[in-house]
Amino acid sequence: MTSYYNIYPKFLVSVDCIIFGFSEGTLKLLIQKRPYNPGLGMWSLIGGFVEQDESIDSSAQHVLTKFTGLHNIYMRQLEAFGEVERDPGQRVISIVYYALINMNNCINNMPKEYDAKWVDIDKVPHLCFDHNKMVDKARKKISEGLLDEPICSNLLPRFFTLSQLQSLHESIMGVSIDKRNFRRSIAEKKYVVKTEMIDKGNSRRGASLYEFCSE
Amino acid sequence: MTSYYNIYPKFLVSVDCIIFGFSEGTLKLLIQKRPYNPGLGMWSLIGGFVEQDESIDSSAQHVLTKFTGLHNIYMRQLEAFGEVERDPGQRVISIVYYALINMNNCINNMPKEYDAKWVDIDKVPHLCFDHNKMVDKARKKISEGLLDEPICSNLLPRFFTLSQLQSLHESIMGVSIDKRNFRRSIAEKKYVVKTEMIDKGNSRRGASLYEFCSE
DNA sequence: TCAAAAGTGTTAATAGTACACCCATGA
DNA sequence: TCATGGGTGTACTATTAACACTTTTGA
Repeated sequence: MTSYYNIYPKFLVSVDCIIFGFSEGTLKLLIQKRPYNPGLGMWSLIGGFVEQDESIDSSAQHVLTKFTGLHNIYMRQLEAFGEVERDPGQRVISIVYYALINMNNCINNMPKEYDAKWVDIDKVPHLCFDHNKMVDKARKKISEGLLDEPICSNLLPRFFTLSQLQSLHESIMGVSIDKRNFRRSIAEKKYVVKTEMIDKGNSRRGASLYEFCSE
Repeated sequence: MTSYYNIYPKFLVSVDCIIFGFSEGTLKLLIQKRPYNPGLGMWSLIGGFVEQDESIDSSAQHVLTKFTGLHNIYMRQLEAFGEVERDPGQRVISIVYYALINMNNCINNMPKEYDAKWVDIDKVPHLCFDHNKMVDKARKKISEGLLDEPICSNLLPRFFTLSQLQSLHESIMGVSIDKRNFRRSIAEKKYVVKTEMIDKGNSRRGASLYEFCSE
């Protein structure tokens, strides 16, 4: 009874993943040298093709795991890109996901193995096809929900200072934020809680460490 | 050089379209009796399969045109749905679009030809597969941007009263709105402008007609 | 004259923005 | 003792929310 469907064409479906990380005060993006033609050797998002036995969501997870060693990271779908000529080699419909991860938890031989690297978000090189457009849309999207949800909980170490959190917000949004206003707005969020610990690594005086509360 | 891709599987890709309309003070959804197995005869969103020579966006346009006769309607992508078993017949990846249209401009023999009909948004029957979930997500999405953009310009006739516009907003958001606050917020929007015309159809006193300004 | 929808302002609460100084400490 | 990053409060502005009566007119 499924024969009715069979008059329709089938397509390659890829997932492209926009992986954000954070270190040294700036937002980073994980990119790779493209291993296929067309565009062999160009910079691109990390990605892969969807397989028969995996959902598109889990396909995105597999891509992330392959490149970073991380499992069970919360990924969100950005959008499907389906222009006929978007991939000059062959028709490929791409479903784009994004995630924000803690770079320090990644396996560290990753970059060599897959020719991948982290780049500053404001220094992303020209990427193949429509990948730069994807990155722009994803960055815009994460800025929008930044204060409503604990989006950036994965970008920071388990315990972090408010200064770290602020520079992360600034980096994602691309603007600078008043310290007092920022701290007040964070104080209202239930998902960020102060711990008893003090971090002395970054200042003589020491800064209180916070964590994202789990719920 | 495209041979590398060919080790990967290909998929049927459908577009499902969530078409909102508005009449008699309530938001409506266009649904059809499913013409295929599995699920033959069940209610479903209007949809179709993507063809080789069309982008996913234009595929959605074609679906809309087929069912309504309308051309060049602004459609937005909601999300791609790609669970392995979402269609029990065969693996189909569905890309979901939504649009808001003026029901009165539709060709009116449409319902018979394709077994389609309009239903009140609060009385949507059980739809096949994951289609109800799609509708819920779309309704949530349109409520969010309602005051920022002239989203509902297509749902109303060219000239409309503020009462009509208000009940449309109420119907989309599923809440009731204070008349004075609503009218003030609309007065601030540049994209809604008052005309000299008065509509005497709905009240003895008559109500000013407004229109969406084009820009 | 009355029923029915159109139209109209004010006040209170809340959220957001701008802005500058003292604190604690180790070197 | 001083350089460095950590930490704090207040006044102003803009936005949102709550709330009830008068107007017009055809039947």
